[in-house]
Amino acid sequence: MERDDLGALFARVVRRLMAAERPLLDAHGLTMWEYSVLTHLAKQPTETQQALAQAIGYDKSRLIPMLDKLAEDGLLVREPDPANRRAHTVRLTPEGRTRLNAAKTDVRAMEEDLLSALSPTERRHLLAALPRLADTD
Amino acid sequence: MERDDLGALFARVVRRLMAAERPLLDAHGLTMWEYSVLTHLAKQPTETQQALAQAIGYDKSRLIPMLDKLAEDGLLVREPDPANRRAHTVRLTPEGRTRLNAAKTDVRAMEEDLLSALSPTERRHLLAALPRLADTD
DNA sequence: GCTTATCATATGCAGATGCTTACAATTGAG
DNA sequence: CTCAATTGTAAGCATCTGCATATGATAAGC
Repeated sequence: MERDDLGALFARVVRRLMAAERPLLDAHGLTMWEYSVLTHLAKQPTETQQALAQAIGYDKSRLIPMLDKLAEDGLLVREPDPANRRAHTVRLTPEGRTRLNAAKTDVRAMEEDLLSALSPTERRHLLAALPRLADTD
Repeated sequence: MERDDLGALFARVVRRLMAAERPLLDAHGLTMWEYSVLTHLAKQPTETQQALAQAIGYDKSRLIPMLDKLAEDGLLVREPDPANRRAHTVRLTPEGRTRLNAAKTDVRAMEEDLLSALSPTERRHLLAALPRLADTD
């Protein structure tokens, strides 16, 4: 066995990232999933709730109470979609954006620290390769 | 936000890897965790159960019934440690090694397929970088 | 207009997970 | 010798996860 399985390697990296990230997000009063929702909304401003669940890979029925909580905290708003009265669009509030950016600053600093183990070339190649490995082509 | 968070990127890769790997392991009658145990035993032949749990990042109390099942299937044996009568050493049987190798062949083929999205240079850098990102230095 | 599909929402369930406590056998330290 | 720590094992618990089903409102196809 000349090297570890990719699955094992990637899983260890994810574990390490999550362990480092959790306390940072805690300090901003966010869970991983909440952070994931806010991040996605920052990229994709108006989005139906179902599409949001799909995009972040979260169960749509469990997303509801999470959005309830985030709305209650004033980080996002749900608005009736004028074009489709069944659907609600979800949008970040300015406070949501602020909170997200504050958390993201900390997360990015942690990531930089982790990436410092790599040479500039390796780092560049890693960041180029990851999105292609992540997406089903 | 110039790029996605590392956590999000790595998590997506892991999901994709797991989705591709699960049916392969299913075909060999193994779960991910069982595969992980067998893989570790192939590298580290004789190991105390606690050390094994620690090494693969699995809960030690939940490891017991899993080892029971793998032993029942004839893939490994638990033997009293002559040096410490509290401890049991765990060892792959020839059948365990055969089953692991069969599964690993399939897993490696799947990984090759996934890595084919990368250039040879990217691939080389990725494989060099991953272990360094995975281990707490 | 009637029927079917879609969306947000609520609820339940079976299994996984991380964590904790307990206990008997055994070891090691003082 | 005595006491604390370690090992394997069992059991419990709160939470998370994926999955399924139901329902009311609305939209879209025929």
